[in-house]
Amino acid sequence: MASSRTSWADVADAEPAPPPPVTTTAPAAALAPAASNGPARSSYVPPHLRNRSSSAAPPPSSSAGILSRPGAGPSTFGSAAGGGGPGPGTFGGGGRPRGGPRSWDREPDPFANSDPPLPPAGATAPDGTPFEDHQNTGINFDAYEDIPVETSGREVPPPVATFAEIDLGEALNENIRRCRYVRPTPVQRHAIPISLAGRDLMACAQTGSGKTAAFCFPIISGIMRGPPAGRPQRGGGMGMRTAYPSALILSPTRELSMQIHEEARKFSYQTGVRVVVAYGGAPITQQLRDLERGVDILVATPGRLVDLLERARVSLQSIRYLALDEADRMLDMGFEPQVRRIVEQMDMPPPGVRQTLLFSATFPKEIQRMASDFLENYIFLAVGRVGSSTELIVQRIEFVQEADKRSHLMDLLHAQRDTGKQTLTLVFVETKRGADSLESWLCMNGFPATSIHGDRNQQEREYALRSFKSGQTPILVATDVAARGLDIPHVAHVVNFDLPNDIDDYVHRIGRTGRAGKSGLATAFFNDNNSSLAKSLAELMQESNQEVPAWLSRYAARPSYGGGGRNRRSGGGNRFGGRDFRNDSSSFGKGGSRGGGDYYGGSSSGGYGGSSSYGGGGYGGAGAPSAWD
DNA sequence: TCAGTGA
Repeated sequence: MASSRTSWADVADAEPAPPPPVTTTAPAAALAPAASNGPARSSYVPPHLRNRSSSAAPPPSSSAGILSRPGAGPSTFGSAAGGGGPGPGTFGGGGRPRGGPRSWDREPDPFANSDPPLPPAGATAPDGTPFEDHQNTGINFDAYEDIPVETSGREVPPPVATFAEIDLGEALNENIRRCRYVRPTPVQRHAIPISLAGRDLMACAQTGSGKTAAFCFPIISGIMRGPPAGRPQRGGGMGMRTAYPSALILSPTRELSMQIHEEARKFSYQTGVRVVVAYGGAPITQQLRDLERGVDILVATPGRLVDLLERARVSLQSIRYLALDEADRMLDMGFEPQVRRIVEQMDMPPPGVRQTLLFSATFPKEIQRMASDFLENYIFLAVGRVGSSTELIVQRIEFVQEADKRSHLMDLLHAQRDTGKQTLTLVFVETKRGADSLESWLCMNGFPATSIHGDRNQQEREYALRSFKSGQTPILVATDVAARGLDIPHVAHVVNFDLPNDIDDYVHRIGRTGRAGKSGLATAFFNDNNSSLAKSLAELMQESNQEVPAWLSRYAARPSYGGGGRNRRSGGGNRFGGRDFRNDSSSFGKGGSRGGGDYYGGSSSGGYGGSSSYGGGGYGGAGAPSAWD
């Protein structure tokens, strides 16, 4: 992926991995990191980067995909594939010697993070905690134990307690070790056995609870032990240069796809499984080259994938695994037509033939109903209170009129600055214009800020994210493009400068903090414009043991004058669709035609009131410590 | 309405 000066945590994570081939061949010229092509505001050098003469910081202009597998020259893929070989496109890895180290000894080490200089000993992360505390091993796994779990569907495979119990294969186990994952998170404990059993899955788990690994591990493992490759049907071939991935992972934003790709590459290291990412806004040529060199797992955003499909550079006929991350978003109004086109109107095998895995932290019932079109005899899994947030995130709601928002934000930032701690603050706004204007206003007022939104070009977006993660620009103003999935360690404070219209978006936004078992703070500015959100907001806060201001309760009690339309989700108790819609007597989705009723009754472990079948009951302080998304 | 996703 884009070589990035990633987060501090990433640096820490990379440390123990195989002796990083630290090629610190930085010419002195590369030292002025920000000076070359990047956006102007870059003369500021964060403390931990100062006085480092040997840093190999890449020019910030480095575009996506520049990490072009150095030295992976004409590998066995290139020749096998391009050489006018047998049938149409064997790029899927047809003749690839899987697992043979032979073709892989030049695979770049995804655990090596050569660009960010290692912090000096005793360095501290922006929140002031020592580096060592930011490793995954520092997570309080015990807090996971009491998480409520609900499963429903037929013959649900039992969960596992350790990675060792699962036969993922030696290479994958080694990568898990390299990632320092000691024990599976709750969603992983349940989802991995289900997926390995070949079952379709709809999984809800809190933000940052390890969902990416939960769907990546079974996919990688399945590809490794599966048939040699997606051998396209004879005659079904699209052309010499068509790629035939075995797995497709879709996500709603480019940056999230990049992140999934980076993680999947770590998990796939030296397994022979090739992961390629494709998203818009970046030159397509590098992505095409990557595809030509062979792809088993394709991570993509919908728009670019449609482009590739139209060009016949990708065929989905060999797909064995389909995963939708942020699945509820992928199936909502904006994305649904495109996703339906990809999944239903191209050459992808139908449900029951392929395996389909849907993951999100939120899953409204109406979306569940729609999603069942993509699934067959699936298992519904809910880990933690679905759609709720961690109790580790302290939520504050303040009544602030529109006109006062800026000065109020300034107060917050000053207070934070006065603590002396260096922290990252993520500020969400409603519109792209609003993001631009707030960013420049902050900068004018002495707070180094940058912004990310859909009107910025991809280089600017990636640069902004890197600059934020590195602490160079400790304030990031963002639209909802940054609301979901992005794992940005050390975000201590999320400010909802403008509240979203949808409570689910709020859940995802505040989920950018309070990760890795650490606490986080989320402050929201509420005023009359947000009255339609009052009820769901108050309920959410109550569920997460937050203090609900009296004035907000009064708002919530008011009959919402908009007709109350948009946010009701499922009314009553479980607003967030924490239960399988198939168990809802009032829900007649497609499930009806599949048997409905007791057909699915199987092994539901009951509602949230009671204890779960695994892990014991009660919520008591059991907010899901988050480690990864 | 807004946000996101291809040129």
